[in-house]
Order: sequence, then structure tokens, then C-alpha cells
Amino acid sequence: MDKSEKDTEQRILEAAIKEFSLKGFDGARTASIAAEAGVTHAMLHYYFRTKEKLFECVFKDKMQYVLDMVLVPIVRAEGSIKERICKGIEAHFDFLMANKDLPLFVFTTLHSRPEMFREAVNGLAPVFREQLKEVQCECDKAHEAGEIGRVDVPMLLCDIACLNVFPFLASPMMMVVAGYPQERYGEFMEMRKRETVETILKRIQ
Amino acid sequence: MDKSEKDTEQRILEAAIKEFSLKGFDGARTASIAAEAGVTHAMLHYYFRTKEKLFECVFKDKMQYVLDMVLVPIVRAEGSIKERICKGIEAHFDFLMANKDLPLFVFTTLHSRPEMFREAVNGLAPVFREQLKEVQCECDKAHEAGEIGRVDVPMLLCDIACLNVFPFLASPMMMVVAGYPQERYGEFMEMRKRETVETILKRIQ
DNA sequence: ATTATCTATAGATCTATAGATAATGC
DNA sequence: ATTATCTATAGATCTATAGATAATGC
Repeated sequence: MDKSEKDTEQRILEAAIKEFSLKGFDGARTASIAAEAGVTHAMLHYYFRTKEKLFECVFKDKMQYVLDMVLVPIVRAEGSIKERICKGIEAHFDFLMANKDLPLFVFTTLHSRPEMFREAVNGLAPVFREQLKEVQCECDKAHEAGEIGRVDVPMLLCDIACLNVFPFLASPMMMVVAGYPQERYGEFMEMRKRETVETILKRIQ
Repeated sequence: MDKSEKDTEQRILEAAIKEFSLKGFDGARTASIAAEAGVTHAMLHYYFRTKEKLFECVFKDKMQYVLDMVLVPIVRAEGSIKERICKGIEAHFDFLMANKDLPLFVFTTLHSRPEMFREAVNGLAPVFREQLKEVQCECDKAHEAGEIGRVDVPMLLCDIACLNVFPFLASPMMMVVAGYPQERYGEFMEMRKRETVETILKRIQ
């Protein structure tokens, strides 16, 4: 039972994740994926039948990370709701920093294959809704206690998503706007992270 | 001098704008563009030589709208700096509402063809920098007058871009998060617009 | 026997061009 | 004469599969 058996499928999947993330569905080549995985082209079709089905696997793998990254730290972390919202923003930003090509991939797919996206999201939505309700409840309590203003959590999450995710799509453009040379990418993104926390804190005041 | 002469090139370009915006470079087909433009496929190559060159024309056409949409109303409109910032946000949002597929197109290109983007932006940057300086100056004055807090205009523009543009990439996902059915798209986006103005106002307080 | 892998190639699709023909402007 | 258009097709590229062969597990 050589490990290469089970590995082949996984290696193809990993190569596919890389290729599809970088080039999108249309730009990706099954032959390149096979080459990257170190198998013959026929193997790709043996395991996944079609490019389409392989893409679906990749997309599902990616989507599992998308929805809950902000909420989980807010729900689970320690401290006041305000502190946990900051933690949630930072955790989400750090996650994106480690998965820089995720956003573009998700949004191109969301645009080019809406059905696939719908299906994936419907699977994830119930858990998400539950967490959201919990956070809304806590925000309401904090509001009554005078800690923060009235907060509509879904809208707040949208704000956070905007501020956190967008720089990963637009950083080269933003850096031109802000007059940063492209080499100082890390520095710029660190500033954006702080700016987002600040903006959201003022928003919920 | 039948009008169809000059028109052919224009018709191809318009068809190309549509096709490339919707499907990206890799997904677009020169044959489809020609069909949409109502000319034979050979004509496309006659006028634009290659798919690549045609794409470049499309990209340049799109880019001219990208940079200055927020700043122009801020610089030109009447009223206090605070009022004009609101106007700028709203004008930018309305512009995007009328050009819904622009953001995804720009960011996929920014990713897949960074050189092309760099070139286009360098052309637009000088004017932009000038306007930016002007607005920074006004914000500083308003700050000294106690109307607003200290504002870093480039960072503020990044915030506005995040909040304004991102919903046009992510609205289907956001609407699921916010519990909106997809049919109420217009209503949802109207809410986002108000939310963004509100968030930015609090940010600069 | 079943599962995994390879070689070779069919068949579809797409960009680009060659070469002929029609329209236009001088 | 030059410019615009068409037909036809070359040539490249890409997905998918057929069919043979090797490896594995019972």
C-alpha cells in the first residue's frame, strides 16, 4: 500500500486549486494541472472525469473558509463585545493574508457560475445564521448597557467584509492612490488592517 | 461615405467591451464578438489584428472611468467639505450602479495582466494626485476649524472604495448574509449606499 | 478481478491569415 | 489604388477517451 495511491488524487486536487485560483476556470489548463501534480494528463480525467467536476471540488474546498471567518472569533473569543469584534476583524484579515488569492477566485466564480455558488452557500448558511443571531443578541445587550450604539449585525458584517476583503483585490491600485511603492505591500496592508478596526469601532460607537 | 465604414470598428469594440466584461479575457471568444458586432470573424482581425490588442483597447476604455469618480464631485461640488464627501460617495456609487460589471473586469485584469494596468494607471495618476492634494488641503483646513477630525485623504479614499465597490462584487453573498432575497437587489444596494455614507461620516468625525 | 497508470489520438474549438472580391476615393 | 469585406482553411491548443499495460488485493 504505497502512499502514492491515495496521494495521486490529492496531488491533482492541490495542483488544481493552485491553477484555478491563479488563472480562473477558463484560463486553467487540465494539462498544466496534471503536469504540476506530476501525473499524466489521463490520470486527471480518471479521478475527476471532467474539468468541470474538478473545478467543483476546488470551489467547494475554497468556499468552506469563506463565510465564518469573522463570526467565529466574535462568538468564541474572550472579552467585551467590542474587543471581540476587533479580534474578529483582525483574525479575518490575517486569514486573508495567508490566502491572498481566495477573494478573486471566489468572486469570479460567483459571477461565472452562480448556481454553484448558491449551492455551496446554502449548505453553509444555517450555521452562519445561528452565530449571527447570537452576536446580534449580544450587541443588543451591549447597546442597552450603553457600551455601543445600536448595531445591525448583518450590515456591520458587510462593512467589515468590504473593508477587509477589498484591499486583497485592489491593493496595487490602492497603493498607487496612497502613493506607496509596490515593495511596501506588507506595510501598507498592516495600515489597512488598523484603519479598518478604527473605522468599525467608530461605526459602532 | 456610408456610416457603416467608421461604424464597423466601433461596433466590434462595443461588442468586445460586452464580451470581455462578461467573460474575461480567457472566456471571451473572438468569434462571438464578431457575431455580436454583426461582422465576419476576419473583420475583427482586420481592424484589431489580435485578440490581445483588442483587449487592450477595451481595457483602456474601461480604465478611464476608474480613478477619478470619487474625487471629481468632492473637488467640484458646492457646500462644506463634509457635504461634498457625501456627494462624492453617492455619485461614485451611482456610477457603479450604471456600470455593474466594471469592478470585476478591472480586478481580474489587474491580476492577470499587471503590466497593462500599471501603464494605464500611470497615465491617470498625475491628475489624480493633484486633486487629492487639493482635497487634503481642504480637509486640513476643516480640521483646524473643528468641523471634522484629522483626515488622511488617501486612506479615506481607500475606505470609500472598499465600501462602495465591494458590494458590486459580493452582493449575492452579502444578501444571503443579510437575509435578503435576491429579488430585492435594488433595495439592498440602496441600503448599502446609505450605510457607507454613514460609516464614512462617523469615520471623519 | 479490480484498480491505477500510460501512450496515443480523436474530436472539438479557437485564433489568425491567405487570397479572392467588392466598394470607395482620387 | 486603396480600403473594406468575405470565404475558406491552416495551425495551434485543449479536453476527453480508447485501449493496452502494470500494480494490487483477495
